[in-house]
Amino acid sequence: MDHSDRPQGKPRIDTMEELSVAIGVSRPTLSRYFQDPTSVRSTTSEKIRRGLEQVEYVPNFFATRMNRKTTGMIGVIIPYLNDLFFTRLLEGIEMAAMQAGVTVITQCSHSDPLIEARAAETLMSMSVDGALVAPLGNQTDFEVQERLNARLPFVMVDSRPRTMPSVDFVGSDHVQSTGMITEYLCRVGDPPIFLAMPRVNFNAFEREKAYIAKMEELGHEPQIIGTEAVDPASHFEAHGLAVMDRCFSRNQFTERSILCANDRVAIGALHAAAKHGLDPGRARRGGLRIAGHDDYPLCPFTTPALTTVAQDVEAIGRAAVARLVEKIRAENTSQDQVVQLLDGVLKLRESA
Amino acid sequence: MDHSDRPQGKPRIDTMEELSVAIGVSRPTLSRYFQDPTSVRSTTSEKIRRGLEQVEYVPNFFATRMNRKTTGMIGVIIPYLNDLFFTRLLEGIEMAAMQAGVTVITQCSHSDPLIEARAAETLMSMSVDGALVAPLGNQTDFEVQERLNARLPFVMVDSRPRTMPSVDFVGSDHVQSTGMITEYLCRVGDPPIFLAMPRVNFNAFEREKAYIAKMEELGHEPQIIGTEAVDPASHFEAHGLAVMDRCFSRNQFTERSILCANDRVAIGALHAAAKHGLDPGRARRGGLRIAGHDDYPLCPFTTPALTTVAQDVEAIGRAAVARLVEKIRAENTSQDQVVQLLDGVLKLRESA
DNA sequence: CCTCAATGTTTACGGGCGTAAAGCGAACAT
DNA sequence: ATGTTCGCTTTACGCCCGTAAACATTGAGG
Repeated sequence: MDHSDRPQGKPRIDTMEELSVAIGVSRPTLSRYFQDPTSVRSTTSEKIRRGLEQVEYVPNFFATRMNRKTTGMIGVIIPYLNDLFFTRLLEGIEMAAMQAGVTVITQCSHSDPLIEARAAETLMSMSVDGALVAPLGNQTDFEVQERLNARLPFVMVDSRPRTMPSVDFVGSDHVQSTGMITEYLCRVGDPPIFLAMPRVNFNAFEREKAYIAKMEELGHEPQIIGTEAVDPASHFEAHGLAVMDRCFSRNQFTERSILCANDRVAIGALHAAAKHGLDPGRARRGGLRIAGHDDYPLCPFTTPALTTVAQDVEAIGRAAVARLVEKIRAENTSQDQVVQLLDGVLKLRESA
Repeated sequence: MDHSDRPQGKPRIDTMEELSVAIGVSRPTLSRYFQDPTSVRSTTSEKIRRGLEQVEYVPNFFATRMNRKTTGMIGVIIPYLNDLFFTRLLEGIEMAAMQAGVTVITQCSHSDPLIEARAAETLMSMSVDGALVAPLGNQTDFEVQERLNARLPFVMVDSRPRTMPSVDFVGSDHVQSTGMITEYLCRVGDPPIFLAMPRVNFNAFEREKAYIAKMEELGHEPQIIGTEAVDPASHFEAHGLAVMDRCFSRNQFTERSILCANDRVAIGALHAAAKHGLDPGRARRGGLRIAGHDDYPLCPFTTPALTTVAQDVEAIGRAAVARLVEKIRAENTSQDQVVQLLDGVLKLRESA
């Protein structure tokens, strides 16, 4: 339980200076070894390697990065953690970053603009080489994001604010993805109504717009429900449940197709259906059908399994990291804005 | 798109030296102001505050922390992100840390012992003031964790390795929680069989043991299935689905109580039941019942809603941070080992 | 044997800031 | 007026390491 050096452990060495006398090479040589072991002669490199095995030394991260132009870190800001979409995004980012050899510093906004702003400050003070930001949505403090963008290589992810139209962006092509599932639903059955999510971010609007556009293109009347939150504090699932519970109670929409703005809303809708003894499914023409968007990891396991359109979240993460690293490498050769919109893929399961 | 200073923005100042001439106070005074604004006279403090509004300056985190004893950061290592249990834990930790005024550096192992070990190294090199570790499980490299524990204030969370029995720990009391739901199931219907999860961590064993103990205490024969993974690469839900699908196909256990090692496994089991036309529920005496463990956020929305036992994850996070901060403050006044096991709460819903 | 690289060592500086010590001015009481 | 206190400035050093320059050493090739 004590933090002093234990007798049985290797001797702890705190600075490179001490390490250099312990191993018997000069400190500058050690410094070069740590940055690139092949930059010293192989015999020396071997000597250092053996020496390191005899002691416990870990270089001081802060001191090493202070004199370098680059810190080898990128910052990531995500709006919340309790959503498997963002955790998958984060996984994609971390994996890609690891391969690119950069360290990720993650900051979570916890749905709070102030925390988000503070996170941006933290990233700047840590002199990260670049930043990846999935913004909160309407609540985001865009001044702060603009400062980040002006100060260092910057890429927005997932949700694109209309107030920053010229920023680099990687996300889903909602016109394609929402359009595709809308078309599918129209083709196989009733033209769907759209169960919106609370308008917390810009994707909410994008998907609504994409739904309306596709419906009009196909000559159907769009119909949107659930734009205002029943309980603003509630989560997506609770929102879907509350809205559909109210509808089903009035015997509304019990034989319609319902396209949900995302899978979490759809999971709530599924529960509402079950509660009212309804059994949504694509097998049954003319009956209730429920579809989602995102391919939330739990979709295959809901009852019935949820038909949805998959975003390739990990590809989004990879693309975002790739673009960011490119900007970092390019220093000031800032080429034009890059916007990458990835296509979705239809996942036909049981619910629609 | 360019990272040079924009004309419309505030003038960017990079060092405290420049800042001191811009504002008109000495650098040491600024330094003291940043550490504690009340440590300078109020008129000076006001002058600095006004000055800071005119420029864009963000202190260099690395330089700031380099010759302080404390960095004000704690490190957190979690095994994976794609599990809402851990994201809730992380939220609890981050919230508590924020209140305590410390910055959290999160590292994710991504189910890989090597990444976990590297994460520990990273934390040490960043000289965090303390570390909170939720270990991978059997695969964890305990030598590394022991070094962390020896080097700085250290608390294990969620899953306690038997190879480190003397370490501080905060987690759930599985004897209590699993015992409680076992007892409930016995009281209201059939003595349950236990659907285990792949033995990835120590909680898997703990819950199995707790189940067996309670069953024997009540004079029932314990029965455990699913200890070996059908497909080792599959997730919990897929595991639960695969195991129960096989059972139900053979008409096994279709009228039994099934206690699942965690909710994600239970969600898979629910899906298997639905697939076989079974309708688990507590209302129906003698029929199939399925219960879980953890109170995964989606439990209220499954079909049927999942009966489970809630871990107070956020309380675990808070307690862990509290203990860690206490250890950090106490420096070397290392008192005895502290083990905190929090009670679970029964969540009766529809499935059992 | 000498020459020339290649690789090490020594020495020195600097990064941005914490921090201590000494000195200086202004505000008070005496 | 003098002394005292407070709060600031000036000056200086150090944190740990990156990095450059000058010099010393080694081994290979002629």
